Amino acid sequence: MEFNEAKAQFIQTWGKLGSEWGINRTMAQVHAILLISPKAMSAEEIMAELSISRGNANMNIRDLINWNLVHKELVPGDRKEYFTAEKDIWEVARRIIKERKKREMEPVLKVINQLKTIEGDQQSAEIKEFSSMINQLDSFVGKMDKSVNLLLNENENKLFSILFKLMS
Amino acid sequence: MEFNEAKAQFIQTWGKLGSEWGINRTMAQVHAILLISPKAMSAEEIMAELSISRGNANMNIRDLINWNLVHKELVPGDRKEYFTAEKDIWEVARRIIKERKKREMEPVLKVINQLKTIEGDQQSAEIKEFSSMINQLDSFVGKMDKSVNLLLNENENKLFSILFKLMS
DNA sequence: TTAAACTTTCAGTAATTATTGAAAGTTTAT
DNA sequence: ATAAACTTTCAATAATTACTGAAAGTTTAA
Repeated sequence: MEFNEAKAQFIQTWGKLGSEWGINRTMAQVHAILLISPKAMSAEEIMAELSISRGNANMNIRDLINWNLVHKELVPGDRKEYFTAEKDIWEVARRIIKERKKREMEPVLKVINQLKTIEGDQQSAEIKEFSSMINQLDSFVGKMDKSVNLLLNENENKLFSILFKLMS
Repeated sequence: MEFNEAKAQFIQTWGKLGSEWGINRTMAQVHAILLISPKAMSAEEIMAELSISRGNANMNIRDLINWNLVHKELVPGDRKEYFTAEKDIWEVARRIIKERKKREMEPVLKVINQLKTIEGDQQSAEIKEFSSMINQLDSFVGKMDKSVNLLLNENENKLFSILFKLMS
């Protein structure tokens, strides 16, 4: 396969995967471009590469920076801003997991905790079923939370060596 | 908190979480209702509970069945179809992971494999960076794939006992 | 068969989400 | 201070995604 075709397919695939996981397709595509770029890129270059407007480029780059996946790079003697992506894919995964945990898991944990005590006839079938599900979720999400913390604190090899033990 | 308020908040939260992860909000809400219902529900009951149309209810219930999270239940002497959700939350998680792996991880693996060999000057900075990223991804996704297979084949306790070892 | 009871489909519409582009804002060099 | 070079914002618009409801399809009982 020719390089330009491969590049286009990579950007396409990364964008599709992002949108399937609730991430703006363009943001994922900007990320893809930066992941495979050997040098820092300016907003202009990103706009040209994806045929998107300045505003769109600016917002998605800002979002990527907020996700801690991309950072600004200053070139001495040049007023433009340049952008580079974290290239270590394990580190990329950790940062995405960390961010989603903070944005989505923690609010859910909070709600579940509020729902653990409800008023009313504790013998009614509805309340019994509801409480049972909330308790299951509380336990499950708590365990997940701990597991994710481990993932975030350990390195790749340690984790996979443990998972390898699980196989045997 | 009163039961009806708690129930509304649970449905709301589950729906929001779903939409943040690329799942139709209504589908997640239908799932939430069934998760906490002590009995199988008819399409009518679901429609009423969420104030949605018959068509919408039908499509989202069908999707939940395709995700293997909900199944039909027949009541003798009644022509209506009733629906129940899998109630074991660990099993729910396994089915969601299994489905997303099939729908999203496997296609990505296929593309990555195609992109491993590209034509052109292998010494150019662009091609070197691209190949390096593809190789990293290939290795990473391969490991994830194996790990997920383990998760799907082991039970909850085994998994968490292993993760617990990781903590020490 | 027939028709009542139910489920599914899908064209039209509504709601949501993403994008544009020009104006406003900021920074830097002189 | 000024203006050139750049970045950010956001109202208007476009694109995408979800929903409705009525018509078509299916199943069952008599």
